[in-house]
Amino acid sequence: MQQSPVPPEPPIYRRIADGLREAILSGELRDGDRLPGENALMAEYGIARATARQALSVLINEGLAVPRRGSGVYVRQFRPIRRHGSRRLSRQQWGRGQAIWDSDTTGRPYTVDEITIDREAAEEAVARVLNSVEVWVRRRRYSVDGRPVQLAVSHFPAALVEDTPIIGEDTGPGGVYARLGDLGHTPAHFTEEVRARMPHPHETVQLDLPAGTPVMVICRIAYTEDWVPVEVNEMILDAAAYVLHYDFDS
Amino acid sequence: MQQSPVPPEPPIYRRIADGLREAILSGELRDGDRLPGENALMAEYGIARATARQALSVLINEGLAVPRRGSGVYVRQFRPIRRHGSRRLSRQQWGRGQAIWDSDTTGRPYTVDEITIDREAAEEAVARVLNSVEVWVRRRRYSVDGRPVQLAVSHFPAALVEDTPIIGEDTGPGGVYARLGDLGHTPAHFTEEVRARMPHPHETVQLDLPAGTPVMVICRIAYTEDWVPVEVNEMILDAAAYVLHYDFDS
DNA sequence: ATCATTGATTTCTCTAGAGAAGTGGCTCAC
DNA sequence: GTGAGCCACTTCTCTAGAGAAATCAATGAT
Repeated sequence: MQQSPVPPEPPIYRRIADGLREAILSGELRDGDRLPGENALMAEYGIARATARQALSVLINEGLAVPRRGSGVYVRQFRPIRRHGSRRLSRQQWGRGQAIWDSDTTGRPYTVDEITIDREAAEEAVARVLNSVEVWVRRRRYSVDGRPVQLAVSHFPAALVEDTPIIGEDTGPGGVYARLGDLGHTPAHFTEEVRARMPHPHETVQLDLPAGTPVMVICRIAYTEDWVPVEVNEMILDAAAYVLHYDFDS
Repeated sequence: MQQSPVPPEPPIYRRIADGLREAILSGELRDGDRLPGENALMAEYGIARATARQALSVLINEGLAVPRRGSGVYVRQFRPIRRHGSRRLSRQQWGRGQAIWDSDTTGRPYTVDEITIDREAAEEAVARVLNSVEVWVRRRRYSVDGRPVQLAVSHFPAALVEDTPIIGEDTGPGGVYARLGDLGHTPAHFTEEVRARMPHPHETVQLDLPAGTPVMVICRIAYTEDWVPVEVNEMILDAAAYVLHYDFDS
């Protein structure tokens, strides 16, 4: 009997967190519901305040709950925006594809809250891709329903866009891509690289993210028909707000 | 002087975390380096153990550091695998008898650790997409360099794959998609939906994820040339291990 | 009716201390 | 040398308590 296969039961704070998570995932507690706070857990389980906090912090760091100071801890809600990578440029056939995750396809309006446009020296990676040391940079923040959901930083080769509407705040109908077309550099090919990670502090601030929310990082490069790179666009998305959608044929 | 714009300085634990984060992101502390532990922080800043732990937990939950019990807290490393969305599934790949994943790992070999194949009643969303109440389900776990990096669950309409190699462990050269081709249901169109979130507990266990690592969830639907859905594949990826790559034309 | 104040409730920050449990290096016996 | 045992060090779990700061509802004065 050397090795009793004792499954060492998890610590209290974890058992409490597991119970609450179960209640959330099963739908017993729903979007926006209040869950038992520090005091309630202390009383119910006879534990110290720090232990109760630890249990709650598990759920908060998992993105399942959001604390509101002075008020309570609430179940987090998730109603994503669907972002189509290739939909807009593809043929009708994609219309037949079905979606797994529900989301508002009804185009909720975007607003641009903040925008800055500057001429800068390109970071190394951007300079390499664009073959240009000097770039114009458009930084902007997008909001939906008054909530910030995306940061975007677009880089253009300086020589290409100098003295064009692309370096103005209002780029006119069709946006930047239409203006690139006016210049004879219509984007025709795109590559997107997608990663996910926890946000950096400035991203947390700018997107007003609660703890436990990852961000998706999309780096898109736009090329002309002749594979001349004309834009590098890095986007930071609130992962709780988005579902990315890509279509392709074999 | 009604409103002194006092920027209330952040709490101690946060200032400490900010300092350490800076050291990590600037490269002063590098992959695998050990960072000052609880005792060191207590001594250096004259704080209580719980406060030192709180500072470290910030970095751990951000995925920047990994604790090793009894040893210390270390800088987390990030060396992603490139996963090619569209090019990967081109017919040349699996049409020639190559497994899909060969093009993924650029040299690094992947292995399938665990696999189960069962006939089940389909979940509601899957049943809706596949138009089939009964499905065969292939669940598997992939590892690279001995580390688990992905869980995948494929669903096939039961009527379609009954008594075929698709419900066997070894699906032969070209994998499942080549076998679907043998049946006259060659996959031709794909849609992928991508989300990111914090992992559920069983995902944390199966992928051996440290705290602070999000997962990417990819739901792929494969259709034949005539838009008959033949597979729903839900993949859970360790976000720290992957970069997704998509190409498309306008 | 409206506005200011108060007070109860809640989360947040931090102190001080203790024992459990895992790691890793060292010494000692063989 | 090699393995066993020991020991210092580390993170992990938890207790008990206190004051700060934000929220929210109710009360009271205007």
